[in-house]
This record gives sequence, C-alpha cells and structure tokens, in this order.
Amino acid sequence: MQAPSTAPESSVDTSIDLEDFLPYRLSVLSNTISSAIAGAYAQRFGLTIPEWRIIAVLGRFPEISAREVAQKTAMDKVAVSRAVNRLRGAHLVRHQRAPQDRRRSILSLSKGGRALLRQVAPMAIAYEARLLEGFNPQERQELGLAMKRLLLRALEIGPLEDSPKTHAPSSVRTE
Amino acid sequence: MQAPSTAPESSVDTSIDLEDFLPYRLSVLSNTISSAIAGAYAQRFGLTIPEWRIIAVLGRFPEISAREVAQKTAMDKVAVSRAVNRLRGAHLVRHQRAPQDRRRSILSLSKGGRALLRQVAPMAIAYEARLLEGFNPQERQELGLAMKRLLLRALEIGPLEDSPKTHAPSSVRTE
DNA sequence: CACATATAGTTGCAATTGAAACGATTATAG
DNA sequence: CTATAATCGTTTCAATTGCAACTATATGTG
Repeated sequence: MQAPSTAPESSVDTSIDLEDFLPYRLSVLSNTISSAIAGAYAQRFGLTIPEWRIIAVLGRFPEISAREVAQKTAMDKVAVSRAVNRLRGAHLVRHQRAPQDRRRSILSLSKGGRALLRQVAPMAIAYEARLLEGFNPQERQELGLAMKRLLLRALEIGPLEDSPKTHAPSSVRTE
Repeated sequence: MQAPSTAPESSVDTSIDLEDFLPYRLSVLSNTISSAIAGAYAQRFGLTIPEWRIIAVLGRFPEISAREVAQKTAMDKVAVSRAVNRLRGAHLVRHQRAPQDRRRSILSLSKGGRALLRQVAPMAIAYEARLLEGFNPQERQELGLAMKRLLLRALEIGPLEDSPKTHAPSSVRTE
C-alpha cells in the first residue's frame, strides 16, 4: 500500500514487544483483577460487576438518578438501566420518580441492598488490601498518582482521530 | 457531601468510595486507553485490538501455533481462532499445518501483514510515548515495576474461590 | 399556544463474546 | 495393538454488549 520500505534488512525493525506495551499490560492487569473479583461476587452474592458498582455508589450517594449513577460508575446508561432492573427484581434497589421532573428516576438501596453492601464491601476492601500488601504508603501514593496522571493524559489525548502528522488545521466536522 | 460524622450508627459505615478503589480505577483507565486505541486502529487500518495483538506477536515470533499466540496475547483460544480467520481472509496472516503434529497450526505474517505492522507499530509506540510524556525515566520504571508486582500478586491470590483458608501452593506455572 | 429541540430512561436488534461440545489428531495405558 | 485419554483448533449456542430508535417528559422560541 505504501512505498516499499527502503530498509535493507527489515525483518525485525518494526517489531513491538507486546509485553512491554503499556496499554496491553494495563489491559491484562485489569482483566486479571476484574475476573478474579467477578468470580467471587458471582459465586458468593450472585452479583455482576456492574451491579456491584451500582450498589456501591448508591451506598455512598443515596437518592441519585440513573444518569448520575452512570457518571459515577463510568458505565453506559443502557448498562445502568439493565443492571438497575435486575437489582430491582432482586429487591435490592428501590426506584421512584422525581416529582419535579418525572423523566428522572430516584434510586436508592433497599434494606436488603444495604445489608448486601455490608457484606460485599468488606470483601472488596480486603481484596484490594491483599493486592497492595507489598506496597508501602509512599508506593501506594505514587501508584495512585501515576494512574491519575495517565487517565488525565488519556482523556487529553482523546479518541486519537485522523492524521496526527500534519498540524491540525482544525478541520473538525461539527456534525 | 458526606453525612455528618455525628451518627456512629450503621448508615455509612460500609460505604466504599468507588473512585478510590484500585480495581475500579484500573478498569476505567484501561478501558479509556483501549477504546482510544481501538478507535484509531479501526478507523485507519480496519483492525480490532485482538487482530492487532496477533499481528504484533507474529511480527515478533513468526511461525508459532495458535495456542502459543493465545498465551502470548493473553487471549482466549476461541478469540484467537476467530481473529486469525479474519486476518487470513484479509490475506494478512498465513496458515500452515505442522508436519510432525497435524493438529497444530503454524501462523505467520504475509507480506501484506508485515507491511501493515510497519504502519501500525509506530502509531502504537507514539501513542504510548504521548501517554508517558510527563513521566521521567525513574517514574516510568517505577510504574512498570508496580504493575508487574500487582499482576504477580493478582495471580498469586488467584480466582478468590471459596474458603481462603489453606494457602494453596501458588501454581503460577509458566509451563 | 404551537412547535421544535433537548433530556431521561427503555427497548430492539445486530454484533461480540464465552462455555461447552465437537472432530481430528496424537499420546498413554494395559 | 487396542482402548482410553489428552490436545489443538473449530463450531455451536446462549448470554452480554453497544448502537440507534423509541417513549415520555421537559424546555425554549416565535
């Protein structure tokens, strides 16, 4: 597709080591941890991770709308809607409509939901503690800070749209 | 925002702050970065992340089997099979059978696959470089090390099955 | 008021994914 | 040698997901 590479001995010159590639390593790490947790939640409490997230956030911020839940959990609104419905079916979450804006829902934990949270939260916290066991306070702080910086940077860089080669002539489609 | 600490009662004693919870933060960070990359790969090269991983690993280790690809990419064998089929359809990957064990496949990049890798790899590396722009060499090393430790720890802790009683001999086999 | 536009949440549909069953081949036990 | 088990990769089927369309409310404009 492009002009043939003029490299004389090209066999390995563009090889990339997946094991050193930060996005790959992050993905493997995150998936490993998430599936360990997901297995435990499912097995012991019948909860998925989206459901657990909703319960956690409602424990901390009662009486918020589905949209706010979506923001605070970094979940899609569709995922929130479906997970909330399952939780309602299990009588773990209560659902009202906001009187002043009747599109808006007001979600909160039921008694059972709060009881479940009291069971799940310690397990989650204990798991995190085991993960970080070998890290001293300074290392923990540095790790947290590094993740914060990376996330900020990833959001700044953004969706990586076309051609970073030419200086962007701000030809951004607005529709 | 937080309830007044006056009540030593039950209401908030198990609240967990999702934003501080390491597995959640890792998941958000990884998803943010992965979807930025996925968008760019799809748009510019018509590649998914599984496909990109396979191309990268075949660029570095030619003539390996699907099973080895699965190990090296941390992908499921089913996912590898499907992605390899798409790549074969696009004439980016070649597929032979091992003569001494005819169950085993031998995969390698075609000429086009190598050309594509030469285009994609620099973009991937550049993206990673932008992510890490603000990190000095020591910070990079510490970050890499921290991730390594966390992954090892997560594998040690394992699937978090029932009864964290007897510490099983950690079978972190690397075959 | 009538109309267009915007927002909250749900639903339908197609694509993706994962677990288990499968066919083909090779390895092991008796 | 034969029967059984294990391995590699594919296929099948069901569950999950993501996107767009949809319903219902709400707001803003002439």
